[in-house]
Amino acid sequence: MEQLRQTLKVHHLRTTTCREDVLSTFINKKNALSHGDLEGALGENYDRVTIYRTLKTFLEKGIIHKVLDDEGLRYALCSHSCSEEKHQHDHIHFKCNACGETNCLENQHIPAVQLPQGYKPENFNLLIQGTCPKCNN
Amino acid sequence: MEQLRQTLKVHHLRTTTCREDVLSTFINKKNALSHGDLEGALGENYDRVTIYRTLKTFLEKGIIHKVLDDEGLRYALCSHSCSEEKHQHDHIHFKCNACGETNCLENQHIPAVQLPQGYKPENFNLLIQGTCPKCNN
DNA sequence: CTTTCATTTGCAACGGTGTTGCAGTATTTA
DNA sequence: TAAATACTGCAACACCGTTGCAAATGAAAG
Ligand SMILES: [Mn+2]
Ligand SMILES: [Mn+2]
Ligand SMILES: [Zn+2]
Ligand SMILES: [Zn+2]
Repeated sequence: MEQLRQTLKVHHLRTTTCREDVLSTFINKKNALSHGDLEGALGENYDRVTIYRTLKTFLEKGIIHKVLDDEGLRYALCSHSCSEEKHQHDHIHFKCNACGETNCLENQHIPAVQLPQGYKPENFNLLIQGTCPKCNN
Repeated sequence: MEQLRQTLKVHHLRTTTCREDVLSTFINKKNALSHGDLEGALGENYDRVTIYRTLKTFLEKGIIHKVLDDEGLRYALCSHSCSEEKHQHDHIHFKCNACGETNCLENQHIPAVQLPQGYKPENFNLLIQGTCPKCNN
């Protein structure tokens, strides 16, 4: 709780209940969340637009990162300290086709790839879909 | 032109001008296209909904595949013969931050990755963002 | 060539997504 | 405690993606 405020302070953001609640939702649920998920969890308390703007701000500040999806964007916490300037990730995202959850596999790095002449890669995003350990018996 | 009809026939789809036009748009422009791109190109001639349904049908039949993006889904031709049953791709997609184009790098395969116990991967989607050869001087 | 039947299309309508402008409210700082 | 600044809620808007249904079209058969 005090931790949350600290995180906001570090990123030069004012402490507001919406930001605290969005941040703690990300921490509690550990999987990637869509705007709709957050609206479902917090929509009684905050306006739709405020949640959007909170996500946008968190993105800019390097508190969360986008997670690609074949049916709508999601977001997840940046575990390592990203900042406004440097927003770098190289871990794999896994989406379970059974339970629908998408998770960061922080320890699984995207392998290096060889690109043809002239391509300057800057950012990598690997989504693997399949069945997660919970759903795979 | 006769080629197009052949493709539709192979997939047991009736020949309609909308399907021909959507298909030839994919063939002419070689990059990945969003629904909006197609509406821009063909919207005078066909209803929005018809274009959506054409994309959906082409997806199901294995004529096109989804290309993930951080700001809206795109679609691209399946170069190898995908079918309704088997829809497999393992090539890399590259999005240029300068010109905005996204392209299939058909010859660049996604490297194998090691996943923790219990994960059963089925589908891989790697998007690399950066600068493409055209924009990189 | 015409008829028939299944498929495809256009239109209307709806709910979700993502953004902006602006007035009012809350937080910070001093 | 007051002033300056940042944040929120509301209204409004432009896309996105889907569905139901009646009309139009294409394929196949007579
Ligand atoms: Mn992640
Ligand atoms: Mn592709
Ligand atoms: Zn699962
Ligand atoms: Zn480019």
